[in-house]
Amino acid sequence: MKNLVKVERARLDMTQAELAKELGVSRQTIHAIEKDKFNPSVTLALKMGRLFNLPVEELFIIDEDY
Amino acid sequence: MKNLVKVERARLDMTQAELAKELGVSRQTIHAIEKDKFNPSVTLALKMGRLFNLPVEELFIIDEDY
DNA sequence: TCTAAAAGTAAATAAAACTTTACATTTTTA
DNA sequence: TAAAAATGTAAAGTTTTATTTACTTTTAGA
Repeated sequence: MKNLVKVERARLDMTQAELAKELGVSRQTIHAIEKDKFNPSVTLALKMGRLFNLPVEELFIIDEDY
Repeated sequence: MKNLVKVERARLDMTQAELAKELGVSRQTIHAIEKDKFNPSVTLALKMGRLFNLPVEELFIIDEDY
């Protein structure tokens, strides 16, 4: 699982803290997602997709190996 | 959060157990998702979307109230 | 209508997401 | 270049997802 959160956040010129607040999660959660430390809930993914104006499928890409 | 998993599963004429096996989770996980008992990971949502040939945004719908 | 498969429910457990706090390092800007 | 802001890291704790087992109820088929 890779994702485009860091890139899309940069496009919106937001800090991790600002994005976290906007999405209602902690800054560490944003950090962990950007670093592929975990696999967010579909709800958080949907909120991100909406904010970034991107389908979840483009924001989060499952690795081929499964 | 509501979702169309039960409906889409019916369209594919699959049992909960078959869907669970296909997705690599337990039957109880499918049951809990269909009953809105929890909020699956984005990975599981993406796998479901792919199987059902539906975007995650159509398969899982966030309630207005948030 | 009897039986078997499927779905519902529930409880104990494991695993992972997410929070909070705290501090170090890097980057930005005054 | 010093200070401030942003990011990285890490650990302990909480909450929620997911598993496993087991049993009950509902649905479908012979």
